Amino acid sequence: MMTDFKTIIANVIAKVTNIDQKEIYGYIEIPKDISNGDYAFPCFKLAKIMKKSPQQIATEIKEKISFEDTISADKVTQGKGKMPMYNDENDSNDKITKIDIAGGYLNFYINNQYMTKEVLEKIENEEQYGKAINQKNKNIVIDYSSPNIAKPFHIGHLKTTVIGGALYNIYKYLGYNVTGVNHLGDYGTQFGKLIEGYKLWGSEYDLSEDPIDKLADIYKRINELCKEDEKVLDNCRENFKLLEQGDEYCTKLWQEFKDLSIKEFQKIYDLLGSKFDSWNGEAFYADKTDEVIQILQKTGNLQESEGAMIVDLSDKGIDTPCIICKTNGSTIYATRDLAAILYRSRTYDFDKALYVTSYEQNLHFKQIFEVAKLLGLDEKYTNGLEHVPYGFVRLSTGRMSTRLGNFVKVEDLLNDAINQAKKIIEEKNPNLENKEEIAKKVGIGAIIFNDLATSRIKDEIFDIDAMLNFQGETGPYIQYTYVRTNSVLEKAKSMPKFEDVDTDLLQDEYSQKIIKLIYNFEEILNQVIEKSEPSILARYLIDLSKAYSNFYNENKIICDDENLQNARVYLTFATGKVLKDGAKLLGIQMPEKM
RNA sequence: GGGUCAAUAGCUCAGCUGGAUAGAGCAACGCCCUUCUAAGGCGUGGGUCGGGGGUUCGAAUCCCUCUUGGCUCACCA
Repeated sequence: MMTDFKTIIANVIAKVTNIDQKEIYGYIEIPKDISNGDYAFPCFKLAKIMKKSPQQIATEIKEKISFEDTISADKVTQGKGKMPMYNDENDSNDKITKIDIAGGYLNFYINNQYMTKEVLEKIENEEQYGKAINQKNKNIVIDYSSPNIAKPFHIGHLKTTVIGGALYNIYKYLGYNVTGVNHLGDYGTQFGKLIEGYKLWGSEYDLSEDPIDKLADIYKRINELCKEDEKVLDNCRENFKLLEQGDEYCTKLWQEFKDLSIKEFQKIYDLLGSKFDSWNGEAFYADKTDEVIQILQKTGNLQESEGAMIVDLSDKGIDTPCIICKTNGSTIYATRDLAAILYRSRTYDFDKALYVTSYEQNLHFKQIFEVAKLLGLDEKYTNGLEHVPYGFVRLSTGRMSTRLGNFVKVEDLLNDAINQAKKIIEEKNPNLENKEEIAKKVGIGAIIFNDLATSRIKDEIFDIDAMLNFQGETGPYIQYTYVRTNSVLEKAKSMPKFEDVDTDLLQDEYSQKIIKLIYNFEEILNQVIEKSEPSILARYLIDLSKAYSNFYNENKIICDDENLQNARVYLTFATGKVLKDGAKLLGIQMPEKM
């Protein structure tokens, strides 16, 4: 773990004010403007309690701290060499160099030398930068991607795949035990519909080529027919019931649709680099729903209503009851999701189970998480359930819909992006080797980044031109910055050892900006999992890229001064490493050249 | 109508559990490649943080209300 400067400062202030350390810690903030120091303690809240002006309080705290002589700039270790060991975490000597008072704020300046050494030494010593070691026993299940069988993999499914994948990588990186589940939508009335459509028009289609497109077409047609004729819809529901009962004809068709679909999906997953530990979809839980029904019945939570079996949740503040069995006796997705919770708690003993889906399912998860509490599970499991909703991708013409047939396929989008990357390579770097492979990394990187860069809850209007613009805050920008670091290292020929780095030479504002960002990496990853928000990491990588681009532009790295070159080359190496590791966590591959 | 999420520069967004002059990118315009990859850097213009109340020493951030938009409200998933 990195030295936690915030805690050190909180301890110091707590000691001289006799206020709870945790409370102080909560007040400490990081100033936007670095000229106000590295950390700041606003004294306004204390002003009321102590009945003194904030400035007065700030002055008193500063004097006390100085009086106790816990701060000393003289002890700063200068120059080259290994970092001294500090055993006492509360020891603020050598870690804080200056305290200023500015308008009711107490501004703390930390020892840049100390931080620089710590950050750079860690880069040399750790295979994976910022990796925690204390989460070995925590189990995480992430349910993501989960596309519907026999439907095209369109850009609406991209977000869950990419967000879930990023969370998967980050949890794993931090040492958690992670299981990625692709909870395939391979069950339900939609298959009754598809089977009905196939019965009617199957002979018109040749499924040996582009099967998904054809199934999608059948699905679209049967939906239109269902709208016109209620009886057709009844037939569809009946087909699903037959499927559920193991009817041979229906099962055979279903299996065929499923096999064809997975083959198609796998193409996309290969491009995106998505991996799953389990492909147990809804159908897997079809024979496990009885237990759910029995438990709910036994505990008196199941009741009949309008011919269906439901769990009433009105006393939990949810007006809509959760349907467990339909009027015709067949189960519903909620029943299977509940069976999945039972199964996953037993199989994976999860501490957290995440569900990455669009926010249209908010109510559904609210319901089943509530019903899950009635299944007699340990609180550990019911508390660990977490829905991770994300916003819609809509076309400029409106919402995408498989039923209506207006959607953009992920495969087409990825190919567009790869072609765009190829075009730019031909323009900028026509002699590049492995153009194909690099275009793939850049094009796909751009698309992945686009889906991860903004808060996941916000809707997005699909804009192909914006996605294919590889300038500014984009995936290719991060890749380009990495390629630059690589290029510098190549030119430098030799990589200095940490011992040979004079950190005095990295005290300029551009170098320090980078050092501080790298110092924050660990914290950023923790924020990502705390909020299930990969965009925090995406933004961070942009910030780091910007900081390096500034540094690169302002400084000549390869130069006559050997010590200076060593220091700057080492910082370049450190930046590249964090950029590459960070991008990999988002699912973005780094080209070495582009 | 109930629930819920959102609204910040022309466009797309960031802004941590309230804090010091509201920040980026795109687009526009002007600079910077005989020097480590210009997919880059620097600069200029652009804002009543949807409206109105309230809490607070302090509000884009918290509370109330209104407006607009999304999603959702029992046998689809």
